Parts: sequence; C-alpha cells; structure tokens
Amino acid sequence: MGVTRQTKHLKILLDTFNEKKRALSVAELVKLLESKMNKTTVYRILDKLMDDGILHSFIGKGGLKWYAMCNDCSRDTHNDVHPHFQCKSCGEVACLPVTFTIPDIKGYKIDSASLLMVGECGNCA
Amino acid sequence: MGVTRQTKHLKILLDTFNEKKRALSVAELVKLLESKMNKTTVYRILDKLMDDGILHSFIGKGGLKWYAMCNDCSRDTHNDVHPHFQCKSCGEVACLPVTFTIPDIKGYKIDSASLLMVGECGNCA
DNA sequence: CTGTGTGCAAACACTTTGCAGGTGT
DNA sequence: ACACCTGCAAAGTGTTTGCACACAG
Repeated sequence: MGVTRQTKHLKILLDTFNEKKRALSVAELVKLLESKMNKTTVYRILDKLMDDGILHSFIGKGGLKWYAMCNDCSRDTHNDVHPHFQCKSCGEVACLPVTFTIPDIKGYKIDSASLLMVGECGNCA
Repeated sequence: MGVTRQTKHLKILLDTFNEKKRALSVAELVKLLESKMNKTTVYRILDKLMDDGILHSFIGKGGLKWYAMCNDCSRDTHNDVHPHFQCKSCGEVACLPVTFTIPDIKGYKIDSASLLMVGECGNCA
C-alpha cells in the first residue's frame, strides 16, 4: 500500500521533530512550516509517519492533535500507552518517562489507552 | 457568577442523560435534541452543567467531546480522573468502574488526568 | 513511465460569538 | 425589574477531499 518516498517535505518534517525534541501540535507544525509547504501536505505526511510507526499521536487538552517521535514503536507493534503531560498555563506537552500498564477490565477487550495528565510544568509553577 | 435557572431546556437535557444512562457526545446530543432546542443552547447548557459539577467531560477517540453524569463530583471537588472506554467498532463509550490513582512524577504538579481506553465492547467482540 | 506526493481551493465538521428578544425568579 | 437564557446567523478553527500538475524510483 504505497512506499514512503524520500521527498524534501518529508525530510523537513522529520528534521523539525529532531530539532525540537518534543511533542508538537498539528497547528504548531502547520504554522511553523507554512513557508515551506502547504498545510495539506503537513497533515498527509503526519498520517504517513504515524502509519510507519515513526510518530505517535494523542489528543491534548481541548481536543487538539499532537505528534511526537516514537522511541519504542514499530509499524507492527505500536505502543499507544504513552502517558503525556500538558501544562495548563503554557500549553507545553511532554512525553512522560513512566510506564503505565493497562488494567484488566472484565467485559472489555482493550487494545490501547491514552493517558493525559494536566497540571503545571516546572517553568510555570 | 450566575445562578443556574430551572428552564425547560435544562430539564430536557438532564432527562436525556437520566434516560440514556451513559456518556453522550455533543454531536449526538445536538442531533438528538435539534427539534427541541438550538445547538448553541446545547453547548451552553453542557458548559453550565459542567461548572455545576453535574456532568463531567472528556475527549473521545478522534477528539470529539463527550459528557456523562457525575456520580462523585461536586462543584468544588471535581473528580477528573474518570477512566473511560470507547469501542473502536461501534463507538460506544462507557464510564469504567475502576479507580485510577495518578502517579507522582517529579518536576510536574499534576491536577487532573484523563484516561481513555480503546478496544472492543462486549457486543462487538 | 508509473505510482506517489504536492498545492490550491473548496468543502466539512465542530464550536464560539454577537445581538435582539424571551423567560425565570 | 433584572439578570439570565435562547435562537439565529455569522464567523472561527481544525481537518479532509478532489483534481491537476510535479516528482521520485
């Protein structure tokens, strides 16, 4: 279903994640890259990188989508249990270095879980 | 900052939650009630019920907002740590009868957390 | 050459806002 | 009477789609 080609746009996006070393919202990426590529392209590349297991995504405060580099995901075994933290003051997002195990709940077959914690980061406290 | 008045629209919305006895998405509520009230009114009442601690909300799969009756919330102590489950097949949402304790993470002052599990419900499995 | 990728504009879906008029207490 | 609530239309925001053209392999 389509080989991911090595285009300059793809490279720009990957470089951005490597530089920033943090989670980025789609809105932020679109704004950041608006001089270099169309927003449609941003959405499409993010989708593809997600499929390929290079990025993972989650829904932040307010329902906006965020992406971050995967450290421990592959195309087949996508580890969705990434706890994330979002500061209610500055809005910054961090991937938490915590392992979270999905509880077993009878009556439900659980595939993945997303855990978002909201509070104040070190800078804002 | 405003007393919540006992209007017929408010009653209709509360009745809906009491009848359905489950979490409802805003989109579903708007559609369900479109003959009885304007969508703007739905949004506003949901907001108010949230403030009053009658409903709690969370972001479901895909970033859509859901509301459900609070069982253990008051206006002052809003318990945001409600684990929720959403079926990836039928989209149904359930409030899980599980208590989840927020882990302590150094460097972050965590106020609340939201935990969404995605998988298959009893009907779809 | 062929299948992907890209830009642009338009369409979509969800949510918020402003304002005039209606309603609860 | 006054503060609060409602409907309507318009605008705002984030995301997706269709299509013609460009590019990588």
